[in-house]
Amino acid sequence: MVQKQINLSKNQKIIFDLIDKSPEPLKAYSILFNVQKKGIKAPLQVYRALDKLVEIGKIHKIESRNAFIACQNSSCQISKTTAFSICESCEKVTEIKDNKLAKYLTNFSDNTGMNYKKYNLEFFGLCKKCKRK
Amino acid sequence: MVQKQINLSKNQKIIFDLIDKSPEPLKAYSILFNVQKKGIKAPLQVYRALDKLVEIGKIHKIESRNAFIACQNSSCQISKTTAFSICESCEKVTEIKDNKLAKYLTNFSDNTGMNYKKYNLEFFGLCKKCKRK
DNA sequence: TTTAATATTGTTATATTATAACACTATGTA
DNA sequence: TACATAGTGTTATAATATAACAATATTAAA
Repeated sequence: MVQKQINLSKNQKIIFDLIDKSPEPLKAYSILFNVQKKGIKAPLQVYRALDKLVEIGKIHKIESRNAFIACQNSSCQISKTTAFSICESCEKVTEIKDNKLAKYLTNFSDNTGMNYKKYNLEFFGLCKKCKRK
Repeated sequence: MVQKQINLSKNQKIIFDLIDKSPEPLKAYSILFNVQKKGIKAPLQVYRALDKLVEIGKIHKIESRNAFIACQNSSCQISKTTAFSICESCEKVTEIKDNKLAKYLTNFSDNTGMNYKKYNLEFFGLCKKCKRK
């Protein structure tokens, strides 16, 4: 499979690196705070980079949390089908990579016979650690 | 199955009725605008009613749109498992009621063996009308 | 390699979405 | 009644996100 090589711009790289290193999803203004020393001063600079990174599949937005996480699947591919596990106690978020699930959802057709190339699934529960408590 | 009868409060009823009559998801501030003539003047009054209505399952939040839609499934039950079809062109949103899908997702267990009683799934595509154009 | 198109940046201002904190009132239940 | 719980009204403010404009950098085509 041929993959288009994507060169990140300066701001995109700074912001991607930060998100990629983070063990937890990051919010836009927390990103802004963290990159100010690198010269990124305004929210729009952050949001523009985030938009692009989402578009090319390097990061995903966790919609229920308004936060961003690096793609755990195959970081260079555009991914329009996403699934996450979210712990409602510690807020840990993990991307779910499950071919069967992906296949099921990609092949799903609703009662109008329509199917979908794009979806976002967010599972909620307690992670192992939090369950023990 | 015994269902707890839930009496909506004044504000909750006003806001639920508005959402229930709407053919499309409504945003909080659009709701606020629409109920000001009924005496609801502040965002917080709207958000509190929305929170409660979501909690008791009368409405759902479409996370990717920050908008609210009346439950189409069984309007009195608490529903923690939701699936929607969203048209990326006209923004029409439909709740998906599909027992097989619900069963599949409720029974889904990830690679850590964890499963989930709660999820939100948003499918994206073009509705029939928009596909024709 | 110049040109033209496209993408990215920087900046200020502002729009949109959501919650904190406090005082008070209504409702349901023991 | 009286007590707990839920809901209301209000002001202020926090958090999330985009509009609009001018300038610069990068890419791809002529």
